[in-house]
Amino acid sequence: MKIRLNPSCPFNLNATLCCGQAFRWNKQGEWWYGIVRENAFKIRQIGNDLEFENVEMDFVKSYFGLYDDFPKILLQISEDKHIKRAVETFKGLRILRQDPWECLISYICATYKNISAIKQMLSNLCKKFGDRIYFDGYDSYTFPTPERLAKATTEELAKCGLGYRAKYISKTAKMVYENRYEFEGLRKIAYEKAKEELLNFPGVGLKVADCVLLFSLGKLQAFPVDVWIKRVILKYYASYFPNEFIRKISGKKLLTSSEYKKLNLFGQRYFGDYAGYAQEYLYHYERIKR
DNA sequence: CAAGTGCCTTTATC
DNA sequence: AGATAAAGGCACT
Repeated sequence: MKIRLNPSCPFNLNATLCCGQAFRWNKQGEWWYGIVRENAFKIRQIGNDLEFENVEMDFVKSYFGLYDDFPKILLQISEDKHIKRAVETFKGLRILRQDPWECLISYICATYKNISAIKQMLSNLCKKFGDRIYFDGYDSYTFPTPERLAKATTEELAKCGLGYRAKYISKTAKMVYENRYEFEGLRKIAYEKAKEELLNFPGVGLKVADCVLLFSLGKLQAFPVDVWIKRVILKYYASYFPNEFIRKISGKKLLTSSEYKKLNLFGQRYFGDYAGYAQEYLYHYERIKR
């Protein structure tokens, strides 16, 4: 199947899958292979044509953020030359709508890790606890269900390279499994409320909650602040904060929760309702240009 | 090549 | 409130 993209509403598949928001996509030749819930499929972009196999058109549009009003989003976030430069470089990068369960576990794993290590951990986890699916000449694995992870021992989880995160994954999986937790409910409630609820899961702090809200629940105002975004703010946006505050967070590696909230709120106020989009462009640009 | 640093942080403790 | 330490292990320099 094929979607003919409207040139006035750009989409960039490579940037979308390379920017570090999702960790389980593999490129083979010009096709990207992915698996979402129980479904393995492939997709490629040739100019303005988006081709895919083994997946519904509506799912593709939803998963890749093609229902977002992209021109409006770009207009709203383009506040200055820094963000404009990032947008120009990766124009068409979209915020995905990942599966919330997979996204939650992925970002608990992602704390204090680099992207290649995160990919490795999640690949191990899926190989060990997911189901193998053969599609188009390749084996891929489903993301383990809450039940599978809830029933795994912490030691088994740790063997996947999760380290001290294993106990958080185990506890969170048990909470989700035992309460038959439904993430869909979070879509309907406001950003702040949904964030509060996510913070109840072990291993989920402000940053992880923001990532899950942005990358799986469509809360596009979420503005996750990690070390890269902190660097971006120190470099380009320091003038929007008191000198004393900038000096303080420059001197140390970790942000306290109140410091996180200040940077987070700045992002949301400065970039507006689609701050999450701005975050991902700035994040990707800052990482790539090194 | 060894050793050090950094990694899309959270939690526990004081 | 805010500072500090601890918690895998791997990739990169």
